[in-house]
Amino acid sequence: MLTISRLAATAGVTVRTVRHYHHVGLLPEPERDASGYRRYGAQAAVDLIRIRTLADAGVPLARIDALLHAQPAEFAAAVTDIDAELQRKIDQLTDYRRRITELAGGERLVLPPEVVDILNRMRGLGVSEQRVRLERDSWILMQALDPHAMPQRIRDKNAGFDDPETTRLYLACDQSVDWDPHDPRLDPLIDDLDAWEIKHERDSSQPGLLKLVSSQISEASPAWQRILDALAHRAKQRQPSGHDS
Amino acid sequence: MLTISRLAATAGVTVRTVRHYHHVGLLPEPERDASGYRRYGAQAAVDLIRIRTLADAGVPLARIDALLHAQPAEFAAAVTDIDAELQRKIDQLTDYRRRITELAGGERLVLPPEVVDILNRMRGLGVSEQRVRLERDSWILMQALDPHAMPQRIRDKNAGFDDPETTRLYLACDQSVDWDPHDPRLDPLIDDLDAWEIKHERDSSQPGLLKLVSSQISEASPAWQRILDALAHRAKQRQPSGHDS
DNA sequence: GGTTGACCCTGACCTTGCGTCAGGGTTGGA
DNA sequence: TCCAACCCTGACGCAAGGTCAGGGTCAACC
Repeated sequence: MLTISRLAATAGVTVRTVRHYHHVGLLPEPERDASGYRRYGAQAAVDLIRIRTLADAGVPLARIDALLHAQPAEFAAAVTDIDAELQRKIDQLTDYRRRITELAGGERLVLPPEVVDILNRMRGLGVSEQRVRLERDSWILMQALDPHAMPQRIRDKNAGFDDPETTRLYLACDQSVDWDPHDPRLDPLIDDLDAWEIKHERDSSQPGLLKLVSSQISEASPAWQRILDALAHRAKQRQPSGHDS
Repeated sequence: MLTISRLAATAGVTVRTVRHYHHVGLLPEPERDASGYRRYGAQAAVDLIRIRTLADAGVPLARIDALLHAQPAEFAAAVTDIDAELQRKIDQLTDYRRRITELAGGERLVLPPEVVDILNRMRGLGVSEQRVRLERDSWILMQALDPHAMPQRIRDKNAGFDDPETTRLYLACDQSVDWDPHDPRLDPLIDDLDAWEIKHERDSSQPGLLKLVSSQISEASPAWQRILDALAHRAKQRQPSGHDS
């Protein structure tokens, strides 16, 4: 007859595991010898290895208990289930492997590929990494707050980069990030941006969102703060009848 | 800015999970608004998705914390590690799948294939399933108690089944399992077995183990109990000089 | 016959990664 | 004004064992 540690070794588990199975009623308690030690027969080894085979496959102990007392037909059905579940897990792990290798480049995980393309386009135009990160963050917030509007925004943004004047202004803004708010170079830039806004004023689509993104931007740079303030002031002067909500 | 539930939805986790990550210090606590609600920026979404990417791949949260603050070089090394670990898990799951499908036939999991062959050879000879199970149990106990001796035993057993007389006796014993201990057919069988033992007495290799297996057998059948007693008695009569240990 | 080291026993708390109340406050739309 | 749908903290629960603590046994060796 077997001691508990020999039984455990036979099945490749710890002694504690065997006792745990007794505790939860999965493996019946065997006879004890004169000094209270558990003594196991061969059937216990068979049972234990069957239990481990199922447990290793991820079947919860509670379900194993039921399975071992099931009819062959149900058992076979359950085994088919378990097998399918294993295959699903394998597929998932394979997917995790793919994603893990993408961890180095952060945004690929978070954003749809079209947006990643836009960010790379910006990098290609010479936009600073700091600005690209701000842009990335805006996209993330937009996606979280209004995923529905993403395709339109993607089209708009690409259209902007297809237009040389828009692109020029974009790059000029980018360069101004570290300027002093009183830098004289800001004045012509503000003029150009104001003109651009008048020209494109049709698409002031989501003022709430725009404010959100703006707050991000102004936090990052006093010069940009001044640009935004100046533009807001000029826009207000153009439409003095409006009341603010 | 994002509320906790929007952040959670963006990363595909529950609100509770986000709070848990705050609790363990994995994700920094963000600013609160006037009513004490947490308010998140885009960086939190990036961080959370990076965390989930690692966590989904099975990296413990404690290790993720260290990884996120690691240098790119160590990070890359760790990612390679994790990837290898994932591959290992995939292989293991594949193996579990194979084993699961073998659960129907019990002994294949527990015993080496040579022994399974022997058991099948017995079934082929017409040995009862009850006797096959006893034999199987003996093999399991032998393997647990003295795995070293298995190859020799396997050879011996196969040699036995290569000998027609041994095989005949084996089958005769098998048939006698349900007989009454006083059945007259037992007497010639005992004679034959005694003769066989004299002829093969060289290989009384492991008396301890033999006794163990015998106890299994005699528990199962009074007729076999009588056979064993009779054989022991005759063996003793042949060697009256021996003292019992 | 005493000591040593490897076993065995029970009982109880620790771990991971959250789920799930309980008991309350906030917000926004009808 | 009310309701649903949020948000907050705090605390206990779960699987599947790990890991002491505190003790008894067994076998071998000196």
